[in-house]
Parts: sequence; C-alpha cells; structure tokens
Amino acid sequence: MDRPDLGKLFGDVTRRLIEAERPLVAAHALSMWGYVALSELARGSVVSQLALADAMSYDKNRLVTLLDELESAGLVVRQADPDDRRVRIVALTEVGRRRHAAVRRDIRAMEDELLADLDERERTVLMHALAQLGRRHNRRSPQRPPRGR
Amino acid sequence: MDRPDLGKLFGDVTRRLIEAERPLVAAHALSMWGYVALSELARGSVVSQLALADAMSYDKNRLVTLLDELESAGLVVRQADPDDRRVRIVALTEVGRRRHAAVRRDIRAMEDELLADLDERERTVLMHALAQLGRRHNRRSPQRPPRGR
DNA sequence: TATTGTTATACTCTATAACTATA
DNA sequence: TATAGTTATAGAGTATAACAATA
Repeated sequence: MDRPDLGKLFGDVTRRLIEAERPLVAAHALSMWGYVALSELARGSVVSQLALADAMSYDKNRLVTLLDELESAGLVVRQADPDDRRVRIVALTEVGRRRHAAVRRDIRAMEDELLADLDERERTVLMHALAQLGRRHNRRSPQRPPRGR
Repeated sequence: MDRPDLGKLFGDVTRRLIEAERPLVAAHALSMWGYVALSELARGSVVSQLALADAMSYDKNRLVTLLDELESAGLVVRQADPDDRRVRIVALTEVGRRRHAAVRRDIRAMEDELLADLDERERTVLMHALAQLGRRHNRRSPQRPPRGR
C-alpha cells in the first residue's frame, strides 16, 4: 500500500506544533531555543555547557550566545566547576525555573487541545511510540553524532 | 504527571528521520526539498507552482530556483496553462518519476527498519494519530497560514 | 485591481575554523 | 596533546519587497 513518507507525517505534525508554540514562547519573552535550553535544565540531569548542547542537539558555539542572553535576562547562571576549571556548570535561577514553568503550562494547554482529537488508547500508544522512535541508541542506528556540533 | 513536551518528542523523531534520509536522498543527487517537491508531484494532485508551494509548505519565491534546478536536471517540466497563461503547470518527467520512486524505495526500507521497534498494533495507531494531528483544518486550529509564504 | 511567477535584496540562522585557558 | 568554552568569519537558508505578465 501507499502510505506517505514518515518524514512528511512527522514533519507536518512537528511544524504544526512549532507554529503553535511560537507565540506562546514569545509571549514570555523567550526564543524557541531559549525555551528548549530552560526545559533541559529544568529536567535536572544536565550540568556542563557541552552536555547541555548535546542534550539539546544544539551547536556548542551557538550555545554561548544563547546562554549569554539567558544569563543577562537573569534566567540562568554559569559557575566554574571547582573540579575542572575548564567546565562551566549551568543552572536555572529561581526566576528561570518559574519562567519555564509558566511557558510550559501554556504549551501543555495547547497540546491538550490538540490531543483531544485522539482517544485515550491512541494517546497512550502514541506516547510510547514517540519515546521509542526518538531513542538515540536504537540497535538499528549506530551512534551518529547529532547534527550541529 | 510529567511527560516531555510533544514538541520535543516529535522534534526528536523528525530530526532523526531527516538525518537518516539525508544520505539516501543525496545518493540520488537530490536535495531534501527537491525530494519533497518530487513527492508532492508524484502524488498527482498538484498543478500550479503556487499550489505546489502550498502543498510543500515552501516559499513560492524559493520554489522558482528549486524548480529551475529540477527542470535543468530533467526531472520536471513547466508548461504554460492554456486556460490561464499566468499559471505554469508543473509535471514530473518520466526520469523524474523513476528518480522519485528509487529514492522512495530506499527511504521506505530505512523506515521499515525503524518501525520494526513497534508492534503491528502500535504502527496502525501511530499512522492514524499522525494523520489526525497533521491535518491542517482541525476544528481547534483555525486557518493559520503555514510558515514560508 | 488582483494574481502568478519571477527577480533582487536583506537578514537570520547555521557551520567551520581558530583561539584561550585549563587539563 | 586534548578538551571546555569562546570568538570570528563565511556560508546556507529564509523572509520581504518589488516587478512583469496576465487576468
């Protein structure tokens, strides 16, 4: 049979999500990438800038400017790692944490509206499938450096 | 509960698909957008350049250059529409049709490997959900011009 | 007056290389 | 010699405006 390319199917949904998120993120004075950075930091596992760049699939060079902006906006702080003074540990400020939570709340509301088109079972399966397909080190796709490095 | 943003979930999968497609498309001497254009044309519903740009969510100005390349590569042809001579009807050549089919075959193989991580039921639900969420004129998202116009 | 396709231009985003300071 | 972070530069990608031909 003749299904459309997965790339098109996923691309269409992703594009739609991004367009829906853009005004919400902007309303909180954040760029898209700024929100992505705050999200990664909010989940807590990230420490150094390099690890953050990797987690975001973002270029480490560009991350410098992005963090400059977030820092001067008082949303994150960079502190030297005492164990290795080359490393800069990035952390959310309290303001940053609240800002992220506020944006996320708005985004979640938008997503819930979108997902209302699916029934409960579909939502569950979708979430599982997404997590599965997005996994990096799948047995079928040997370590490939995520673009933007 | 605390699921990651849909934007991240979908974005991760989409990015992964694109990176997997890139070398396949390049192996057939096509750009990503070139393949997208051929795909839309292959599905047959598109006629004018403007309709093609819309179907691809691509800028009509940039489409000119893209079609120039595809045309000089002998993959598409532009003919004036006799009913409205402002309109240029875009069509695949036989070479273009075969080129698209060849690339699509490779992409399909890659996708099948990827989807092997899911069971049959999950695949079915996923496809349905993707089609549903990607639909443009959902009752909840009033006509918004897709970016790139 | 509006629309299709085109061209020209400015701008933003991204990739590459090279530098510094530490290790 | 290698790595984390930084800076500088060049290139690709994208958006905007304006134009000619046709309606």
